[in-house]
Formats: sequence, C-alpha cells, structure tokens
Amino acid sequence: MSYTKEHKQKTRQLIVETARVLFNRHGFAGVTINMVMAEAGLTRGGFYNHFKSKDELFSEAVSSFLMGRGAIWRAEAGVDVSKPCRETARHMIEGYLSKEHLGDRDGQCPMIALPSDVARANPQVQGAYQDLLLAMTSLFEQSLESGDQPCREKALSVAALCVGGMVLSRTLPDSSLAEEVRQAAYAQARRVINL
Amino acid sequence: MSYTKEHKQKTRQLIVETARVLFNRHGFAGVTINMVMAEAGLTRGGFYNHFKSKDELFSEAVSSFLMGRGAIWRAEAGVDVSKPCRETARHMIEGYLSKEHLGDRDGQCPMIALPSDVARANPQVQGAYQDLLLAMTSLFEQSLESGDQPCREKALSVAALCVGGMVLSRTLPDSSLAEEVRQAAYAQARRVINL
DNA sequence: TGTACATCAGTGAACGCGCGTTCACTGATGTAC
DNA sequence: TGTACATCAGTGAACGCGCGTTCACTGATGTAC
Repeated sequence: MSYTKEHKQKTRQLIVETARVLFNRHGFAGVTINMVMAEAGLTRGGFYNHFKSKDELFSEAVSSFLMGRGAIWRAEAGVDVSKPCRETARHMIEGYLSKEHLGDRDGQCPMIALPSDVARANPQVQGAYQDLLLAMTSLFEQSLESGDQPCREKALSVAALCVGGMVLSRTLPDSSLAEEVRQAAYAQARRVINL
Repeated sequence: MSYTKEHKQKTRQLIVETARVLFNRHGFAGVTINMVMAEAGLTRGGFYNHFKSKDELFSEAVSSFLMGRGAIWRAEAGVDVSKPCRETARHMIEGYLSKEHLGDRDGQCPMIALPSDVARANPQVQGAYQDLLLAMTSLFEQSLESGDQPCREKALSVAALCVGGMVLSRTLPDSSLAEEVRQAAYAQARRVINL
C-alpha cells in the first residue's frame, strides 16, 4: 500500500470543492483543469487519477453543493430541514433571496450561478441540478402543508420566484434595479407562503 | 463603390440572426465564429469586416432579440405593446410561460436561454439583457397600473416568475416535473396580475 | 450604351495560443519481515 | 525497532486539436466617362 484511501478521498473532495467555486465564478467553459488543480495546490496531470473527464468533475461539483456548501448555507440561514413548518419556509426564502446570498458568488446555489451551463451539460449534471430543486421544493411542500390548499403548486412557484429573482438580480448591471427585483421577488414569495 | 450599403447591412443582420440562434442552442462558449459564418453561408475570414470581436457579436445577438425575433414572438403571442392593459399582461405571461415558448429553443427569449452566459459577459451584453427585462417589466407596469396598488413590485415579481419558471423548466431533465414547474409559475403569475 | 476602373465584401490559408487529455516517471507512504 | 519493497498519488512534458483572429488576395459590383 501507498497512501491511505482517506488521503485520496480528501484530495478528491478538495478538487471538487475548488472546482465548485471556480465553476460558480467562471462557468463551465471558463474553467480549465489546470486552473482547478493549481488552485487546489496540485498539478494538472494528477486530475485523471480522480476523474474520468471535465464533465464528470462538473457533475460532482454541482452534486456536492446540496450536502456540502449548501448544508453550511442552510445552517447560516437558520433553515432546519428536520423541522419543516411555516417558519422553516420563511427562513429558506429569507436566506435564499437575501443580499448576502446574492453577493456570495463563490458559495451561491448552482441553480443561480450556472443555469444555462447546466441546461447544456450532460444528464448527470442536470440530474444534480434537479436534485437541488427537489430538495428546495419538497422542503417548501412539507413546510406549507395544511390540509386543504394545493401546496405543491405553491411550493413550485415559490421556487420559481427564488431562482428567477436571483438569476435576474445577479445578471442586471444596474444594481439598484437588481435590488428592486430581489426585494420584489422576496415580498411576493413571502406573500405566497402566508397565503 | 463596390456593393451597396444595404447589401453589407443585410449580411450583417444575417450573421447576427444566425448567431442569435446558435448562441441560444449552444451558449456563448459553445459557438465558434466558423460555425456562425458557415451557417450563414459565408467563410470565417469575412466576419471581421462586420464585427470587432466575438464579444461584439454576442452583444448584438442579444440586443437584436427585442426588435427582431422578439417582435415576431409578441405578434404570435398576441401581445400588443401599444395597448397596455390587464389583457396585454395576460397575453404576455400566457405566451412567455407557454409550452411553445419552452420548446422553441432557437427562438426563445435570451433571458431564458442565456442567463449564466450573460452574467459573465461584458457590460454591453448585460445592458442588452437588462433592456429585455425593462421592456417586460414596463409592459407589466403599464398594463397593471390602477391607482392605489404598488404595481411596480407586482410587475417585477411577475417577471421573476416568468424567467424563473422557464429557466427551471428548461433545465430539468424530468419533463413532467418541468411541466409542473411551468404550470405552477403560470398559475401564480396569473394570480398576481389579477390581484 | 459600353468599357475601364476603383472599391471593398468575401475568401481561405495561416498564426499563436491554450485547451483536455495522455503518459512515462518519481518519490512519499504503508506493509511485510 | 529497522529495513527492503511494492504501491500509486502526484508530476510535468507532450500530444493533437480547434479556437479567435489576421492578412494578402480576388472577384463581383457600382460609378465615371
């Protein structure tokens, strides 16, 4: 035996997390294997000891968000997934549509940072993206259920507001307009969950 | 004189429109100058008689939507910009969040097809993107104004629903989930404009 | 009306460059004795 | 405990390729006479 399995696993995770940040910043095509490896303190050749291809790395990077950076994010935002209630939904939209989340380009949800990159990526990446949406909507669904109302529709439309508000806001060069959009989406999402 | 100015102008427009379609399909990085020129029935070298760079082409392609393909789209969707009223807003969201618009990858609004590409592009491209959003929101604003209500916020949140619903729907690999998201966004947008 | 000419839109080969990926290697590590 | 060895994570040069862009050219066109 050379090194331990844990050592390799750690390196792999380091590469994935480094890549996730760089993909968020520069998009899929804007990131090179060399950039990722250098940023992780490694050299380009070693990459293929861990991944089959750049595509596989992209897929891992997007998947990693939910349980990795996303879990930290949820903790910071006060979103307790184990106790879904109206309060939880409120924390979720408050955190998701917050100014901090908008400004945190490196730690941002991939649904905001990479939508058109993912739309043109391979099925694994799209699957990871879908898992993010499902995590979000099922949290809303569980949080909002209360007998009569069709709350799945409500949950999906709040997700559309969250992602749409942030995607628009992040792309607009006029920052006061961006701020208006973000706040409007937030106000509307609040209204929907209180309906 | 060689050729007329109109001839050159026509060629330029052909290149821009060809590029707009290809950018929608493959994203900024996925399109090469050669692809664009070949698709337009020309050869690569001529490109620089018309544009300074690929960036400039991208900017032109996004700007061209509003008055070009977008105008055709509005006509098909029955959106009469000159008569903004509740009915106009209804046609707008009905068309924007329609199954046809979702499926029409080539003719789709760039806000849906290219969000993360634009977010990382140069200021001109972002300006063109912002103009699209402003066109949409000011139409909603004018259509919905009725004295007391804060209808700008309403307009912005409907835009977030339109873009968010479509961006999500187009990216989800599970097409029945995609359909649910689209319909939920539509139902919610309808509810907001009737509020 | 016919011809000679100047223009410049369009051509296609070529440039330098950086990409994703491969590969022969090296040297730090854990294990066997 | 100390040493010889096998493993394989990590190295870095190299590969083929296609990109954005440049450039010397060509030939279709409109104009002048």
